[in-house]
Amino acid sequence: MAMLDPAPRPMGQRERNKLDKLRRIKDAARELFVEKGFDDTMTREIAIRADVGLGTIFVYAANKRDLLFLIVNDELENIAKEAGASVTEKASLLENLLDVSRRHYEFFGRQPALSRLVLREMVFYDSGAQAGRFQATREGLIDLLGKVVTLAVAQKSASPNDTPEFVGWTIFCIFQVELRRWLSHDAPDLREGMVALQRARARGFNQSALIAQPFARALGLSFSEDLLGQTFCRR
Amino acid sequence: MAMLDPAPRPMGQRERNKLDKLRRIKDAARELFVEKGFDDTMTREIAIRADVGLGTIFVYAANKRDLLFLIVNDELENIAKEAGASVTEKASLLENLLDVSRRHYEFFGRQPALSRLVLREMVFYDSGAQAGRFQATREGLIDLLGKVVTLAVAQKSASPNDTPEFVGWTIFCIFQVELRRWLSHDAPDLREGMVALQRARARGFNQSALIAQPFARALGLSFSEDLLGQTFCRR
DNA sequence: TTTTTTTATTGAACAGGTTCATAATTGAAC
DNA sequence: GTTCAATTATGAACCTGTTCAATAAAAAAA
Repeated sequence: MAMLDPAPRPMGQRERNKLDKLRRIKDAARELFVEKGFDDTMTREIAIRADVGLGTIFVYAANKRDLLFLIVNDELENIAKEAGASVTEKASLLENLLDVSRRHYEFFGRQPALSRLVLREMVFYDSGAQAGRFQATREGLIDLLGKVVTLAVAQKSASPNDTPEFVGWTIFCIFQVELRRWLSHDAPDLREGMVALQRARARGFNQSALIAQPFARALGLSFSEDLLGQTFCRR
Repeated sequence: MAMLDPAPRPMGQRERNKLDKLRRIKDAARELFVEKGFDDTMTREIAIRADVGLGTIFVYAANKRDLLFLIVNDELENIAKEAGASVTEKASLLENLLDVSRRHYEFFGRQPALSRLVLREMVFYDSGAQAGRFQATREGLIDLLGKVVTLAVAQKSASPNDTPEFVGWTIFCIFQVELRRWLSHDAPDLREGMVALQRARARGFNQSALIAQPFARALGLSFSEDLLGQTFCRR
């Protein structure tokens, strides 16, 4: 009789209620985690603010940690999507890497305490629905970094000595180590983080002239090349 | 009147009791953590086996996690000392690195579940007495790896493109990433771990001929050298 | 509509780490 | 020895994440 909405078909009362509850729980948890921190937020508070029973939370999240990742995954997947879309063959390797890194640094820097928790809990985090999503996003980021290298190779601005996949993985490792160092500050400064990250990359790529040179130039480092040793010296 | 023991001076009844209680608590905790795992061990059980009151445990350790590190630090410091003593200028770079790594792999591989916990909890673990000890041991290991590189440079078997300290740090990073990958298996195999670690190192050092060649030979990899790109191919 | 079945929600009860007021022990002063 | 202050030990009580048997709500069947 009446016209149907775009996708009203498989949306019974049940499903609508569930979706709404999930949204309320996630919103309440996010707000409280940010307001008071993870440890100082009680699951009971979350239940009250979300206007659900205490037990309901544990229908949607296996435990409190999973609840954290339920929220973080949403945001990380979003960042990954945006980062993926922003990578372009028109930009240089350096610009693409900076862009992808900056988006993540901005996210993690926004809530340092929560971020530290996420980075700790992700270690050996491989069971549960949220764990799967998280690891998938993580692998997506490694792939993206590999793609960035592939683009650079295509535009002849880089000529790495290993596969783009492995170089992407290496870049990710440096990213991770540097991110942790950066977040160990009380109030991480974005500019300091970006400079240190690029410097670490440059040093890591020290031996690969064609990758290192653009970094060196961008960072104002002097670059001397000889057959077996190439060294950066700060100006 | 009577002869004094070697060092009985500052050892009153108090101190003796405390030391004994601490030993009993550590022994009980170690045994139970190994027997039943960290999560399945109740602090109440530890108290009973150590024959102390429940509250006494929390006089000696700030919390259950700290109790774990109280034990782990003892063992890690021991391993670090032994590893430090075993490093010798008579051995090759490869032998020294293998020796240091193997001691740690053996330790972490003995109790994979506990080790995973330790590796997770150590992330951003920087407050508390046990945290300080742990970080100090960790830095000692990085220094030791730097020293190994320095030795190799002295015997002209390596000629890295950066300071020995930085190369040592890089070796440590690879060690850490590989250790985590290895421990994500249910039953980590020592041989597999060692081979993968050396392979990762070799690949990481791909561009540095004088370091990579000994690795390549030892691993039965073919090594082709040209001006800008050097690639390992598995046999 | 009424009944039945399936699914979702709930909070009282549980569990186990941690606190803290109290008690026991030791060393010092007399 | 007795007294007193300082240190150390203790476990009952507390706190908070998590479970689960009971209940309510929605869908399906009658």
